[in-house]
Amino acid sequence: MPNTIRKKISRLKEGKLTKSQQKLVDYFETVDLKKVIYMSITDLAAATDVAEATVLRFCRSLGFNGYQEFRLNLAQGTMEADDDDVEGIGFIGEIESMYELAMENVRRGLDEAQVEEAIDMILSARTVCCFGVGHSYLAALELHNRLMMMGVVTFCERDTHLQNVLLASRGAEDLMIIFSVSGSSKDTVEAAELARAIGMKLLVITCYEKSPLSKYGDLVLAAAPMDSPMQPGTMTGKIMQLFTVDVLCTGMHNADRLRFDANYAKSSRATVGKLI
Amino acid sequence: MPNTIRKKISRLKEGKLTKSQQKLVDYFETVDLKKVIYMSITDLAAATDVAEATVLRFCRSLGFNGYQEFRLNLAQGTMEADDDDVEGIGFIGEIESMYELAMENVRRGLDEAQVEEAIDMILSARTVCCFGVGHSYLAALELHNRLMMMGVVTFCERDTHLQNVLLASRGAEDLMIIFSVSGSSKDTVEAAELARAIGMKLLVITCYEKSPLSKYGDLVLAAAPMDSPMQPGTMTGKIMQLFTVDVLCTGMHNADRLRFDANYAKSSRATVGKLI
DNA sequence: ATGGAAAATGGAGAATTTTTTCTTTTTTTC
DNA sequence: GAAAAAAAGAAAAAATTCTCCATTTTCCAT
Repeated sequence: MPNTIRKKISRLKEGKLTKSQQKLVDYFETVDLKKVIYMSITDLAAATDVAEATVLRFCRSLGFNGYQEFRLNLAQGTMEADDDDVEGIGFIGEIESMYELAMENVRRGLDEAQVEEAIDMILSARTVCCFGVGHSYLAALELHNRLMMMGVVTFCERDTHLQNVLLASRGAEDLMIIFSVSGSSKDTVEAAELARAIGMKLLVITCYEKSPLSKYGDLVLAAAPMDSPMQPGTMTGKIMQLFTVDVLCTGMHNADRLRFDANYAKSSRATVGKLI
Repeated sequence: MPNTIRKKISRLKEGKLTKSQQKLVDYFETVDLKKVIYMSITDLAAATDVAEATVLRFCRSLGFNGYQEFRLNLAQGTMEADDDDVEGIGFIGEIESMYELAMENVRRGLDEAQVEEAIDMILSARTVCCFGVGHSYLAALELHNRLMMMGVVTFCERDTHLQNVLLASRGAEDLMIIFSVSGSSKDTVEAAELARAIGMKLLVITCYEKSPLSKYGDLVLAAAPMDSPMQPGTMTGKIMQLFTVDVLCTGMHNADRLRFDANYAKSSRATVGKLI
């Protein structure tokens, strides 16, 4: 929570503070600012042992018109009073809030029961095959890596010929996890059909609950639909997929901490070349 | 900006709304909530043409003690009044805020001049080679895909033998982009040394400015260090890398919209199989 | 339809909070 | 150490929020 009032205060501190300004600053630094929000100017004056007028003057010296404005900006964590300090790359904030929106939609789309069911499917599978075509390969690969770190027997094959080789020896005890943002690309649907034919369990991770792919899945994890239509290959879709992977793997990890902590630790050491 | 008051209001809407409640809800839906924050209960009553007491009752029906509490929660975007509605998967919020922290650190670490310089390096390169070992392969692949969508000649090779084959015909006009969270893994450092020997330009994307890898880079994009030490293979590091990729590519896109919009459109059509 | 009970709304004024103004105290400077 | 300047406090004024009660509207049963 980047709070710009802190910045204002530290800027003020660069000059000399008067006795009562010091009292106020001290108070803000020792007390949770969230508490201050709910205090009236009278309360705050009493708590810091200065006059109400002094508190008001302090707010003004910070650049606000009055106590209310100060208090509201404290609550917002952002400044409206003056915005002469926009910093960093112009569009970076937009990307950030897009990611946040993506995550929010995943959160809205998933529910605990589904996630638990998905985790059960993974834990009870003999082997897991992570599939994703094109831009969705990223998420498939990430899931594969994460599962591998937890000691799950997992495959992630890009080459369609080798995919068939892989599937040739799969069966009812194995699980296929397919990623597809749109849930309608030809290749993924074919893979799903194949999984069905073989008798594999199928978990579909998508952003559209009503996609063609969804009807093949034994379980479908779908994010809530975004307000605006998603262009293929956008980062938003990938963040949604990766976030889902993270939720799933964190959930798995929580389900059996003892076992997975050990595996994770071993994997972490392994990535820096220490195998034993 | 996930605002929980919206949630409260929509829950209220499920029941029947009275005439003045409807007026208020309408007003909140048409007007920027940021503006409402700075209105007194008197202003709001006047704007919605209801009595002050009615506004107060509305706030109370939303679960707040009074107008101030309502207004402050509107500003905060979070609820303090009652938190009996924690919903969804227990740990999902923690993952979300971790991602947000990751993005914040990237934003703090990058500055506009660096990003522009990186974009220049990409645009002026004959070809680009995206490298990432282990968990960093994900970001390398994503950058490769994005650049490809913009029509840049790019490579992303995982196999170390083929990497050497690729590098054999690179030279001073080519650019290598290396991803490494820690910036200290043996393989990446070797790749950087090789790039240097060949005379390639080198862009390093890492999370530790002072890493061994950094000293090889013509330009180093480093996120601000996280508060807690990062375990290898964590999602945080990957999100930081992917976010950086997105910032870079969005920046490129903005730099020459006309050209990249066209390429992107073609690429999007291509991903659904329409080549012409 | 219509009377009546319950719910919703508005208005006036009381209570609280915020702001202004003026006085007193403290600090600074010569 | 005294005068000027700055800061802080006290109290009154203004504004805002809240309470209470009268009025209107809605809804249901007759």
